Amino acid sequence: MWRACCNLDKLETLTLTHLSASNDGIEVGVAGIKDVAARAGVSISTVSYVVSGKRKIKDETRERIYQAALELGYAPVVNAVNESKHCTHVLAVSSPLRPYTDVSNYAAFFFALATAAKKYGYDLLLLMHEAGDHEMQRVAEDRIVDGIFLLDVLLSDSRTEIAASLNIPVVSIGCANNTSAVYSVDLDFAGMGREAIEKAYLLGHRHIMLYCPGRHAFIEGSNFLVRFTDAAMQRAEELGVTVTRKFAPGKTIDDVNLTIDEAFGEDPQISAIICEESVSVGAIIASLNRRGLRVPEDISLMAACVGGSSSRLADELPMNPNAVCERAVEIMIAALRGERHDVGYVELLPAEYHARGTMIARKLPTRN
Amino acid sequence: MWRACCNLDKLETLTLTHLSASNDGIEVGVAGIKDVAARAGVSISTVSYVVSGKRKIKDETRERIYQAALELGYAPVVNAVNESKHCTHVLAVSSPLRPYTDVSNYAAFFFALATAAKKYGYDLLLLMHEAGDHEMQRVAEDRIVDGIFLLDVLLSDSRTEIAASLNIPVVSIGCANNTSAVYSVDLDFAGMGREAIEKAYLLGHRHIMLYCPGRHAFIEGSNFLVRFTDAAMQRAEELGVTVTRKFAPGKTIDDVNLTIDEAFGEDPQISAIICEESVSVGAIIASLNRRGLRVPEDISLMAACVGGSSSRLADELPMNPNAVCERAVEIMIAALRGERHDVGYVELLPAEYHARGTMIARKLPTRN
DNA sequence: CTGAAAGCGCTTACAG
DNA sequence: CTGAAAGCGCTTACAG
Repeated sequence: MWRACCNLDKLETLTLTHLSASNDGIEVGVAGIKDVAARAGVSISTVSYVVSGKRKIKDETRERIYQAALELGYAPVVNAVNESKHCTHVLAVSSPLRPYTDVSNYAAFFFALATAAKKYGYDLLLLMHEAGDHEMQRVAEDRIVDGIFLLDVLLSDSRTEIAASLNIPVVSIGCANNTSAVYSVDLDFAGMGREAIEKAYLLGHRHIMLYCPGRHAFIEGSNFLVRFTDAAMQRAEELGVTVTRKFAPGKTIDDVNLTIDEAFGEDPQISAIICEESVSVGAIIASLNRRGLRVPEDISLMAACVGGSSSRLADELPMNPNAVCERAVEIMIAALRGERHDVGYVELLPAEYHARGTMIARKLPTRN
Repeated sequence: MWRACCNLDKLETLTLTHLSASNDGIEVGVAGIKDVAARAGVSISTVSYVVSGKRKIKDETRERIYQAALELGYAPVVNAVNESKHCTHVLAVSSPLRPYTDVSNYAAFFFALATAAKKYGYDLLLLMHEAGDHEMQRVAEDRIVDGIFLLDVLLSDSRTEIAASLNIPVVSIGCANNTSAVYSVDLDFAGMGREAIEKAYLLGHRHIMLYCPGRHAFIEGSNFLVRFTDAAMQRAEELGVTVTRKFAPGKTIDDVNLTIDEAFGEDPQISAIICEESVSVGAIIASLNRRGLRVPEDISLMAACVGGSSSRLADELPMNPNAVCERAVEIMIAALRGERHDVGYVELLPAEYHARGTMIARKLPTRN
């Protein structure tokens, strides 16, 4: 099948007007240096020098010869053109495997990227590195891919440093502290954190639990959780809201019960829970039921930073991989086409709130 | 960087013993047809015919000429050898996007495949096709990949038919009805279905609910759910166990409540639930609690066919993507190396039961 | 089954 | 800045 990267359609349809007249009959369809020379009105030696570049030929003559060569489909010139335009039509996705990585979250990004890239005729190469940046350098040096996307970007991420030394564009899905050598696209997680708190505040909630997944994600600086949480905490302080932040030790029903119990032990007045995760939402509801608390009548519940697999059990501030990935691909394509050279550009997309009826106005205390 | 697929190390280190004696001095390092002819002790025309293949040359002579050509590093022959051995070191993963596809389940397979493939120096190319088999043909014809893995294989899957016409090996992760043109690796889902029922039976359960995800998965014939369910139903019948099978209309808490209510409406004696899914397990526990039923004291619970993201809330019969993908990669590599030619081979891996204390002996009725 | 030799495409010092 | 012509690598009917 004809690949779009080699746009020599013009040559394909042209007919050969000058044919080489070898003495063993009429040769059809293969243009030689003789044909090019005749069409350009020069000697074969001049054509030879143009093709090899071993002697400087006057601009005008050279152009005429190239013109004739391309029109006749003279192989050496056509091949040279193809070589220079050669692209793999493959884009890499750098997906680190960290100890705490929830791979199920990656899937939505893979599919969103793949779907968007396909519109432009690009395939996706999966690049996993437990270790580091060696893989990025390898695929760039070996010209296996035309560009690289970064997933699960840390605040301090060595991949954004490495990008500077690569000869292909890198688009970071997520914001590192150093954005100078990459294009960055991300959701506005800080805005999301503020929005979550404000939403609860406007519904009358003044005691909120922040349910966070395992602590390691924060320690290693997985960028979006840190941004969301920091902004949420700060906004809560500004509004005078009491926040109880808890890191769940795990995802079993016991882990969830323990975490919920601890939070209510510290602040019995909690009336809303913001969970920075999706899978534990069902268990949180079960855990609250066990304490005799219903959602949303007694406790309002919201899931933020929800990745690919939405539980659909609560109001959500989802990651929206589709929007982010579409923009990432658009930026990548523009960079590959040479339409933009503003490396260091950062784009933050606004979050969308998905209501499912689990965030309601705080019930006023009936007694006491 | 030097890629392992081109093993011409031998040629690199050889020195040129015969050099072309052109009259403009001594040419070093470039072997011509003349040199090969001299070394092989034949005329240049014979060498020419061997290289072009336009005339049949006696086996012995031909071998001698090839030998000489390789020793001298004669470009046309060396290049031909390279071409024939050329491999991309990339393997495709065909991941269909069906309406009911839970992409989060794919992730574990992607990572397991990528990790296993990397051990052999292979990268993974993501291939999504809403439509069909065009993508497989494209990457095979364009020689973008060396082999293809199939994910989410249906009982009647056109991709297993297409495989017959491709010039690269195809390893199916999941069993289609037609396995003749591919290598197949899968968990033994039928065995898993029987095991699930037997486990419950041996614990005294005689009324079991089978909680199935959306009906469309079954209608379209997603292979593992059908195999699991059919085998489970049959084993239940053999053992005289009453099974209430329910298809959940969705994954919200309301969907789960509705499904559970329907099942208990049909058979109030249900004492164990086997859920063919992971994400709804938390909601099922919550739903049972709402009915005043506790897990496992009142109702035993097991999750089977659990994909990448285990909820860890119940006993599980997981998919074990790692084991399946490792075998798939091993088979692929062996096929690529020409070490096996038994296309049509099917390998079923036994399931492993993960106990978490939610399957216990049936409580004897206290009254009535 | 193979070689001697004519011929072609292309390169390149030489000439202007 | 370019051409005529010698020469090289390779191919291929022709001959045996």
